[in-house]
This record gives sequence, C-alpha cells and structure tokens, in this order.
Amino acid sequence: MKIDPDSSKDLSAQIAEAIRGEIVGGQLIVDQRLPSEAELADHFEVSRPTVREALKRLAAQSLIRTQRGATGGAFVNRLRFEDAYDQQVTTASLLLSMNAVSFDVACEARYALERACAPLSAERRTPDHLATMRAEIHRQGQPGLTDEAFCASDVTFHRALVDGAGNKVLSYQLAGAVEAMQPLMNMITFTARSREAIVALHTDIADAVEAQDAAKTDEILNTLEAYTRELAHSVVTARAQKDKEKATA
Amino acid sequence: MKIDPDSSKDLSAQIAEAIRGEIVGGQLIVDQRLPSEAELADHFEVSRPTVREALKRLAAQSLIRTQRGATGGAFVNRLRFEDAYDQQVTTASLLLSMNAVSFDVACEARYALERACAPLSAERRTPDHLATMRAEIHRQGQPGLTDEAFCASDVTFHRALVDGAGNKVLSYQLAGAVEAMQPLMNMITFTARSREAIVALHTDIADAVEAQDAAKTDEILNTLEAYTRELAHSVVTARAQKDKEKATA
DNA sequence: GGCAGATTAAATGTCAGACATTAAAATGTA
DNA sequence: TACATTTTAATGTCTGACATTTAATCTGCC
Repeated sequence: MKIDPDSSKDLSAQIAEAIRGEIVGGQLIVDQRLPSEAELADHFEVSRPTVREALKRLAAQSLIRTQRGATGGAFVNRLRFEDAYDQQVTTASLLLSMNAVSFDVACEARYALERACAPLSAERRTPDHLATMRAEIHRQGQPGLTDEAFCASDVTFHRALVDGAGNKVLSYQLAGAVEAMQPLMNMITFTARSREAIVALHTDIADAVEAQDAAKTDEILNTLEAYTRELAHSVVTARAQKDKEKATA
Repeated sequence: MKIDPDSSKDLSAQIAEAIRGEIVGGQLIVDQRLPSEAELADHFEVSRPTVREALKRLAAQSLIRTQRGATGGAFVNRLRFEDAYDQQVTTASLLLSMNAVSFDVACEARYALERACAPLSAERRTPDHLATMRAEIHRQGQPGLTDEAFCASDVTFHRALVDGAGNKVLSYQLAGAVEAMQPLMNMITFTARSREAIVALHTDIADAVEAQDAAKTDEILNTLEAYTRELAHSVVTARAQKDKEKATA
C-alpha cells in the first residue's frame, strides 16, 4: 500500500483513496478481509480514529462493509446493482435540483435513453413485464389518484419498459434518469384530460411492445415526450400568468 | 433534525442519513453552513468523533465540503456534474468487474445509449466536437500506438460524439457506460487491420455527424457495435484455443 | 464422549479530553 | 490608512479508555 506524505488533503481522504485504489485495481478482491483498524493505523502510521474516518468514507460508497465481533472487520463489498442503483438515484436527483437543470433538458435525456431501450424491450420483453405495464396503466386510470401516486405509477410503468430489455446495465443507467425526473414531474398537475391522454399513450406503448413493433414503440415514445413537454410548459405559463395577476392586484 | 434511538445501525450512519435527508429535502441548501461538529455532537447527543465519521460519509459522496479556520466548518456542496461523473465511472467500473457482466451485455448497453445520443448530436454538434473527433481519428491511425492508448482515444472520440448532443444530463449518464467499458475493451488486442477498420468507421461517423445525417450515424454505430462484438469474440475464442493447446501439450 | 452453558478473545463502536493547525477577524501600531 | 500582530473559532489529529458484539474455546455435567 502507498504511503501518505503531509500533503494538503486529509489523512483520512488519502488513506481512503489508497484502499479504494487497491479495490479498483483488484489487489483486494470481493469478500476479502481488510487488516484490522489497529493494523491499518500501524501501517499508515496514523491513529485509529483517522483510519476509521477513512473506512467510513469507503462504507458510504458501499465499497466495504463492516462486521463486529471476534471474526469481524472490514470486508470488500460486492457492489450490487441495487446498491449502485440507490446511489445513482439520489445523486441524479441532487444533480438536477442543484444545477438548475431545466425540465426540457432532463426530459429530453430521459426519453432519449428510454428510446434506446425500447427496441430491445420490444424484442425481449417477457409476459411479466407486459403484465406490470398493464397493471400500472389500469392504476393510472382510476379516479381519485393523487398526482404523486400517478407519477409513481408512471415511474413503475417506464421501469418495466426499460427492464424488458433484459440488460441489467441498461436498467441501472436508466433508473437514475427516470427516477430523478420524478420530483420535476411532480410539479405538474395532471388534469383528468391529460391523464386520459397519457393512459392512452401508455396503452399504445404496451400494445406496440407486446406486438414487438420497435418502430411503433419509438414513434409513440416521441409523441409522449412531446406531450409531456407541452404539459410542463402549460403549467409554467399558467403559473407565470397567475404571478402576473397577483403582481398587478 | 431527527433523533437516533439505539437501533441496529451505527450512530454515524444514522446521523449521516439524517443530514443527507435534510440536504435532499431542501432544508439545507447549497453553500449553507452546517452547525459545528461540537454543536452537532451536542444536538445528537453523541461524541465528536462519531459526528466526524458521519460527516466523512457525506464528504465521500461530495454532499458536503469542509473548511478549516475561524469561519470554517462543513458546507453543503453544490454537486457538480464533474464530481458526479467521477463517482459514476468508478461505480460503473466496479459494477462490471464485480458482477461478471459479460462483454456482450456491456457492449450492447453502451451502444444502445450512444445511439440514443447520436441523433441529437448530429443535429447540434459544434465545430469543436467535430474537431475533437477528427483529431482522435488521426491519433488512432498513427503507427506505434499501444492498445491502451488506442482505447483511451476511442473513449475520447465517443465522448465527443456524446457531448455533441449538448445535453449535460445525457453526457453524465453516458460517461459511466462508455468509460466503464474501457477495462473490458483493454482486453482486446487490436491488430493493424482491425484498427484500420475502426478508424474507417469512425471517419464515417464523423462525416455523418458533420452532414447532420442522423439515420446514417445510427446505421454506422450499429455496424461498429457488431464489429466490436465480433472482435471480442475472436479474442475469446483465440484465447480458448490457446488454453486448449496448452492443456494437450 | 458429547453437548449445553460459561468464559475468553478479538474486533468494531463509542466516548472524553487534549493538542495541533488553519484561516479569518479583531486589534494594535506606525 | 496600511500593515503587522494577536485572538479566536473551527477542523484535523492523537491518546487512551471503555462498551458491545460475536465466534471460538473452555468447562462441567450427563
């Protein structure tokens, strides 16, 4: 392992970096036990609290897990898709909210990625995926559904579409984009008429995917993207109008 | 802020979770200063080292930054695309290496995502993007280039293509997929003939993008994907053949 | 001999207090 | 006013200790 001079960075950051390097580089393999905190402290010539801070950094990225007790210690964690998925969603959400990403940009990205999946999904979707999509469509049509519940169902529907491609890497990548959009989507008030339109498009998508018609799926996704953006714009302009009225009053 | 009972999880994990919630939820906004470590320790009724471990967890995710000195402290960090980008690349790389993701699956995901960007890039690419692509093509044609350098140039070329779409969210998402593929790509030995073929395809792509021909770009990307997979397969079978010869010898 | 319970040991989790270091703000002085 | 000095408030680090958890070991009884 590398040593740490008295550079500008924290000792704990340097140590974390060194260990991360060993994991990424393959010197430390999955489920392998790291030296104990005391041994690490001895090796890096720092105190145990400093080592602990470094380990916590790695734990925050799911690179290691710790176990107490006699045979305990820190172990290299097998990074699972679900773990990475969660991190991606929160990261992507924060990125959007902190960087003033416009609805249009986020929406464009989301649908571009989704269209990338659609042909594969049309080819490989299982009855399971189709069933999920149909179920969510049904839910979306029920009266009395809150806007948030409607959006949540929307996410589930699109996730089923993406998962239909049967490519875990794609699902993982897309998950971030689709779910991170939800807070933005939640700003939209879905009228009965707009819900009806969306449900109709979703039905078309499910039909096209079931018929394994990639071109058709692509076309409807384009329509849906345009409609979603239009909807968002009308909300924005309506809100602006209201503000204006308030200002003059 | 929420309190922490004596649950199963670490106190530092709980505290990190609580603070992360405040950031995600918007109670703590960008550049806002968190209470000092001593105050946090007081508030959560834990010791300062425990608070510090929690803060290091957040720092590892670029959610906060710390500053020493009189007016120092922990501040909510504006999560920038570059920070998130780095994290994504390492996470995606580890995902691929730790989960036995096949070359085919990763390759399919990468090109599917790239084709999602291509039409937008054909529409919006700037002279800058085109120049980068041409420069990398030139580099790839030079003799004496190592396989690794060839791969690195390949990544730069494809990043320019992706960035041409002018959508930061897309670039961010794609970066992970493209760059995480690199270790897998590095397994391939590029012969002079295969390099020639790839350079030709890259040139076709640059031409199509310059001509703003989305359909053509899509078509060539398909060809390139097929060629890349074929190349990988030949490497795998060649290696298997060698192993077999070794076994019989 | 074999098994249940008590003991031990090794590791992480947590705490308390201290000192070192940093960087800005307050202060003093020419 | 301008510059040098001191103060101060914060993080960074260390030492040493105790608490807690967990598996392995030991003990005693049947």
